[in-house]
Amino acid sequence: MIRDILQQIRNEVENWLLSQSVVSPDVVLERAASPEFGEFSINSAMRYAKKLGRNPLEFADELASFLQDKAIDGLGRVESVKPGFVNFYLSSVAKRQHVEDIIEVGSAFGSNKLHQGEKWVVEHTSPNPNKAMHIGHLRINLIGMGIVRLMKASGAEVVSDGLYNDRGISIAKVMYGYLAHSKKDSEIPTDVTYWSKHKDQWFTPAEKEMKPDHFVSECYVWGEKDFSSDHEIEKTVRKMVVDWESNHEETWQLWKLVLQYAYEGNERVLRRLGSHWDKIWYEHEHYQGGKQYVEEGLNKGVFKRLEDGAVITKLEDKYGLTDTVVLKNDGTSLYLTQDIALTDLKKKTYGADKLIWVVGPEQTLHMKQLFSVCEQLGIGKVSDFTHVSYGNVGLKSAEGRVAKMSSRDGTVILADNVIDEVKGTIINRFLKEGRGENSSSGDLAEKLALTAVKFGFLKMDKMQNIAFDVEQSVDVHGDSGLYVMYSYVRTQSILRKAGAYGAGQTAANSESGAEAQLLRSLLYYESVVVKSVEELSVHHIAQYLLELSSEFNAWYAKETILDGSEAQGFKLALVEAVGIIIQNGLNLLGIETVDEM
RNA sequence: GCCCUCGUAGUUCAAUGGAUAGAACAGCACACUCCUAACGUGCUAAUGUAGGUUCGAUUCCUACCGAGGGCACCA
Repeated sequence: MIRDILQQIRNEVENWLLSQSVVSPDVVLERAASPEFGEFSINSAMRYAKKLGRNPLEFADELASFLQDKAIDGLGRVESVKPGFVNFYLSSVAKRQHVEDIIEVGSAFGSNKLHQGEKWVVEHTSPNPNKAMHIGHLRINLIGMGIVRLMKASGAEVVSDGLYNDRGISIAKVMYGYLAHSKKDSEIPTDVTYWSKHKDQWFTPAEKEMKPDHFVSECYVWGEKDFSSDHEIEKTVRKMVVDWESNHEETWQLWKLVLQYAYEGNERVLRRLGSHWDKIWYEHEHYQGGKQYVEEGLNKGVFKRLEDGAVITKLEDKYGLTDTVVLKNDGTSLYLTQDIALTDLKKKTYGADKLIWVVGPEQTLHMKQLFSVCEQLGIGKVSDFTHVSYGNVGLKSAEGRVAKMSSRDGTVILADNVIDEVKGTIINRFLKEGRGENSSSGDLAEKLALTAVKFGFLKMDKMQNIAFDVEQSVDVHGDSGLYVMYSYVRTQSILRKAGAYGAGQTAANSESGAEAQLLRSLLYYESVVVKSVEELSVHHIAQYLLELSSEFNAWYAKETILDGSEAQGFKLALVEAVGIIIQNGLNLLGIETVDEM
């Protein structure tokens, strides 16, 4: 296996560096910049020559001949070159063997053991139950699920969890908006008690032919508007929160109803995306639990009570963060207070080694504070906790500026709608090609739309702010998931046509040309996955798949694969290997392959 | 004021401190009797500014400019 050959090279280089009295050498074996520099290269000579007072190129020469003499199986040529790189060329036997390895390992190819035996809890998405999921939530969800899949692919046991902030003023606004604006007759009183006895006098989402989460969003917008424009209504809404806290029966009924709509809607979108939570936390179940941790902190002496009754913690000296309040002066808890309770709950429930939060950049400070406080309380170490942040999703306007989405201006783009639009263009294409509209083409269009949308978000670095362009999102050409999928479909189509084949002995053009390029690209998939795991970002995989597809298509254009020649067997094996890697890569992105399109 | 993230072709995005900064879209020029043209080939075009560290900087450091976010009782 390529992996083993590389590991052997690393070991030998390390030994050699040690023998040259380099202290704890760090051997970086990287992909060579271009085929003229071989397949892999090492920069150790340049890194360490100066410290030893050596000439880098001579140092590299010695390293190269040392390795050449080791005659590592599978390693063809080793050469040292200009500034001091040592370049490696694998033997053609090894490269051909790699194709067969890929086929043999199949769907498991690319997975590794980097986090074998570890237990991770990954919290992500956590949509507000007062709003339908928009493209910002979509991005978090895709990033979060990407991390879940990466960790699983590297051997960890992963719990994917989400949190519903299901109490407080925003939910009360939804409740009020519903009561005041979803009644079938405007004469009906806006009153919880009346509602509880005459529920059928209010519209359901189905009666208004709305998706339930969109319905809830609408109620929220109404509630928010009334709340901020009318003091009486503001009081009523605030009272709803108080009533809810004192377990007022009718208020709870209303609360449950609007949340049920919200959850139904959100979960429909998540199902559509193929996303999944193993565990959902509901704020109302643990929000009061935080106070006991505050007591504990006071007893331990890590928290301090101020004169007005608020409790603070000092984070400046030890953590370099701004000090913060952990309990309000009226004795009620803050978001931070609840998060402490939830973090401990997560650690205890799952015995988690590591916890990840995929949460927006605006919460960076809050997250750091939470981690520090948890350490102060002995819940866990700061190093056990990771906040995965990401860039915002803005909208690109016609003038080329990037604007924030705003529900007030009606510029929020919902996740559902984007997928539907892309699906629409795909269906139009089917119709134009005379493929007709039936259930199987609808199903295919759905899968392809998801491919395009998911890939579009996942191909970028997660920290990059996105300027979302509606027109471009619908464009299914170029650097897109559909390009990759099309390449996959080509591989399957060829294999179908070929039927059973034997790989044969001939490797036709493995030293130069398009076939060599393709063969070379196949060598890097495993290390791309490793890099993705290390950086918790699947975008490297997406970028790699674009490159692999491009090389496959270039080869395909030049070469007739089913030419009946001696080389056909190996070419088919190559096609199969490319198909396997595309499929495995897309699966890590959460994209299901199709066999025809 | 302080802290964090970001700044790459006209546009949208790539590039573990490495070799000639890669794609795609748009534009221009090709290519279709052949395994799916949702494809392929070629051309034009970019590292915000000024310093520093380094054999070597888009990447690290400093200052400035620009965009976004945050800074104790909001979530």
